[in-house]
Amino acid sequence: MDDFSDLELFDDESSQSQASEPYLLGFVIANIVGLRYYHGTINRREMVGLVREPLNPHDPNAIKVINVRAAQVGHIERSVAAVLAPLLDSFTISVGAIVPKPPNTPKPYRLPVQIHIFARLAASAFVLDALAGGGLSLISDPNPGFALSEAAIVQEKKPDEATRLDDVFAMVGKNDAGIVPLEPPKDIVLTELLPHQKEALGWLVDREDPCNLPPFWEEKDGGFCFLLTNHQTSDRPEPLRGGIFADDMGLGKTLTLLSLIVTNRPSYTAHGSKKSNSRKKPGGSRKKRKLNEEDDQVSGPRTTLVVCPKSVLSSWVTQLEEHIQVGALKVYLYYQERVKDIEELKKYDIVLTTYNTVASEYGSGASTLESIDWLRVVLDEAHVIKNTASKQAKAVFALNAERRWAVTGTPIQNRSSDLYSLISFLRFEPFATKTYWTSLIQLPLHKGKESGMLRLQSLIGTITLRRTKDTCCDGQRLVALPPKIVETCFVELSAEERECYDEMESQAQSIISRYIDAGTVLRHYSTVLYCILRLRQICNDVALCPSDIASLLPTGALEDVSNNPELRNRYLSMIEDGDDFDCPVCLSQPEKVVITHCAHIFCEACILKVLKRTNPPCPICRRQLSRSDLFLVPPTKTSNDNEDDLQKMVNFDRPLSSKVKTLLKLLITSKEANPSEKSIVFSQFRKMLILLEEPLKAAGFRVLRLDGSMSVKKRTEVIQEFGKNGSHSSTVLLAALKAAGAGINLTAASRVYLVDPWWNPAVEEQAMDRVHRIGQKQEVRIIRLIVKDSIEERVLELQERKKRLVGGAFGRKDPKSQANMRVEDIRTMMHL
DNA sequence: ACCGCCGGGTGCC
DNA sequence: ACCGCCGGGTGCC
Repeated sequence: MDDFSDLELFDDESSQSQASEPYLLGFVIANIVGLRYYHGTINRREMVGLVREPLNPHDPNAIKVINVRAAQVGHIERSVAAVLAPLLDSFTISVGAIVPKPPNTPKPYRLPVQIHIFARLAASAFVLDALAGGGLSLISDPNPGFALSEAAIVQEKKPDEATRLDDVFAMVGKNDAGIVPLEPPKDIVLTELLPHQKEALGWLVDREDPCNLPPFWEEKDGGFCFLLTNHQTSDRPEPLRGGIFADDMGLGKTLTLLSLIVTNRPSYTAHGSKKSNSRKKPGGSRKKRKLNEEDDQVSGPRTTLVVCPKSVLSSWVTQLEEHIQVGALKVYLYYQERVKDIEELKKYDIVLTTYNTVASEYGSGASTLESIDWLRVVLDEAHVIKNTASKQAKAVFALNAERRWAVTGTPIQNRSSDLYSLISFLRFEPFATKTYWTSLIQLPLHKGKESGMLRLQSLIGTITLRRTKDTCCDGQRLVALPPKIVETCFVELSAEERECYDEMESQAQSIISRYIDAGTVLRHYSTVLYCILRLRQICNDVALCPSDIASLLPTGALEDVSNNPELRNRYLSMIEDGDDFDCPVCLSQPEKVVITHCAHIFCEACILKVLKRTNPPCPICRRQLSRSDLFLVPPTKTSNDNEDDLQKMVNFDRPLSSKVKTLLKLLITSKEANPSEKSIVFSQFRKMLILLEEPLKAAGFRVLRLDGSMSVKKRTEVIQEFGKNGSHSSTVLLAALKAAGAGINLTAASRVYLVDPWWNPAVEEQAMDRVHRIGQKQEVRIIRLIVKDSIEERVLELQERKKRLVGGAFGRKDPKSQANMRVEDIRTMMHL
C-alpha cells in the first residue's frame, strides 16, 4: 500500500491550468452601508477589502467591507450581497473593490463602491447570467470587446508568469545589507554557528521587532499612508513580527531557529500565571529591546509552537539534543498522547507538533492549540499549506501568536498563489485579505504589469531571508561541500530472472496498450501502477512479486479490507472479542482470511468454491454473495507475520537475486578498501530492505534499518546509532527512500546505494542530500543499481526528461511539483 | 376601512 | 435620512 502513497493522479497544478486563470469581467456599483456603525476610515479612490461573513446572524449572505488596516468600514448592501455571496462561496468569482468618491464630512450613511468581478473564462457566461438575474448591471470597459480580449492577453502572458516569478527573490538579500550577525548565548546553544547562520540569527531577531514601517507605508504629515491604496491614518501600523525563512535545504535552518528561540526568550515572572493583557499597542515600544533584558513586569507568553510534518519531528528532537544545553529549554512533544491542560502547556519553551495534529483539533470547538496565545508559531516546511482551503492550512491560520514564521526550503512553486498562503498565515495585512491580494498583486501580475512584480518583490524582499548553497558570504560560497559523484552500475539478470521478467512485461504491455488504445489509462491508473510496480519489484528480486500478474489485477484479486474501514473495524473488534475463528466450511483455521459484506469469515479458498455455484448464498446467513462482497484480510500489521513470511522467503535456500548479489559485491569491495566507511542503501520497497538484511549480516556487515513504519522515537534512535563510530558500530543503513524525509542528517555515511530508481528525480535528490549536506567531510559516492534492458532503464530516461523540463530556478528541488506520472510517462516506461 | 392618506418613528448586515 | 419603509391612527364635505 505504501508504495502508492505518492502516486496521485493529478496534482493541483493541472486543475488550475493556465487557461483558467481569472480575468476581469467588469464591475458593478453597489453601496457600502452601515458606515455609522464602524470606525474603519476610508479615503478617496481607496481600495477596500470584501470579506464574506457567513455567520452573520442577520444575513447569511453578509459581506463586510474592511480597509487596509483590517478595520471594518461597513457592509455591502443586502440585495447585492445576496447575488455575490453564492458566487464567492463557490469560488466562481473573486472580487476586488474600490471607493471612487471621497466620503463627505460629516460621515455619510452609505458610500458607493465599485466591485470588480473576476472569473475564469469558462465560468464567465454563468456569472453574467447570475449577475443579470440578480438585477446587477455589469459595467465593462467602454471598449465592448474588452473582456474577451483581456482574457486572451491573460492567457498569452500566463505561461511566463513562472519565469517572471523567478525574479521574486531577486530582491531578497538586497535589503539585508544592514544585517548584523548575532551570536546566541553560548552556554545554551552549544554548537558554534557558521557565519551565515549568525547572519540569519541577526536577521530573525531583527524581524521579530522591526523598527521600520511595513512595506508600502510612509510617514506623512505626522500621519501614516499606505501608498498602494492611498489609505491615511494617524495610527502607526502594526509591524509584522516574523516572516519567511527560506534558506536552501542543508543550510541549518533548524539550528538557527533554535538559536532564535533561545536568544529572544522573554523573561518571565516566576510562573507567569497572571494573564497579560498588555498586547503591544501600536506606536508603543518602538525602541529595540535589549537582549535578555531584565524586566519583571513582562509575563506574556513564553511558548513557541513548532508545527512540522511528521517526518521532520525526529530531526527537531535530534537537533535539540545535539545543540542545546540539556534542560535549558523545556520541550513538549504534542503528538499522539498529549496534555490538554492549557496552563501546563504554557510552561514549556517549545511545543512541538505536526500539521495533522493541529488539523485534527481544528474546528472541534475544543482545540487546545487554538486556545493558547503563543509567543511564536513556527511552520516548518511551510509549503505544505500552499492550498489555503486544506484543513491543515485553515487550522494553522487559526493559531494565535505574537510572532509568526513560515520556514521552507522551497518557498515558491512557480505560482504566486503559493505565496499567498504564506502571507495569509503571517497575517500580513492587507495582503492577507484575499481581495487585496487579488487586486494589488495577483491581477497586475497576471496582466503582465510591472507593478505586480515590483510589489511582490518588494514585499517578499522585506520579509524573507533566502540564501542558497551558492550564495556568497564574504566572497566564499556559503557551504563548501566535498564533491558528490553519481555513477550507475548496470545489473544483468540471470537467465531465470530474465524469463520471468520478460513474461511479466509482455503481459503488462498487452494490458496497458489495450487501455491506451481505448483511451482509458487514467481510469485504470491503479492497475497500470500495479503492473509497473510488479516489474520494478522483479528487477530487485523475484521474491518481492507473486508470479502470476493476472492474479494481481483488481478484476482477479479480492479487494483488500483496508479499503472498507467499517468492515475492517468490525473484523478487528471480532478478534478482540475472541470470537471463534475457524472457517465454517472446512472447520479449520483459515490460511487466507476473507470477510464478507455480511461480516462472516471464511478461508479464501472455501468461499471462492461456494461462489462458483449459481446465485451463491452466504453459508451462514444465506444472503446472496458476489465477488465484490468479499474482502481479503491481510495478516495483522502489528504481528510479525509479515516479516516471518519474508524471513522464510529469505531462508528458503533460494539463490540471491542478481541485484542483491551485485549490491553485496559492491559493499564487500568497498569494505575491503575502507572497513570503517559507512554506506546507506536506499530502496522504495520496505520488503527489499528486509530481504537484504540477512544476506548482509551473513556477509559480516553490521546493519541498521530505517523505514516509514517506525515510530518517530525509533527513527531518531536508529539515526543516532548509525552516527556512532567504533569497531562495533554499524556500517550499513538500510533506509526507505521516503523515510529519509527533509531534515534528517545522514552525513555519517559517504556512500549511497540507490537500489531502485524513482521516476521523480527530486525524490532521489532529496535522499542524496541527506548525506551530501553541511557536516559532510568526505567525498560522497552515489551508486545507482539499474537492471539492463528493463523498466528501470526507462525510468532513468524519464528522469532525464523531467530534469530537462524543470531546468528553471524554482520548484526544482520540490519533489511534489513533479510527483505524478502522466500517460506519456507510462508509454515511455512500458516501452509502448 | 379587507381601503387610502397622514405623519411619527426609524434606519447595515 | 432634505430619503424610503414600516405600521398605527384615522376616516365625507
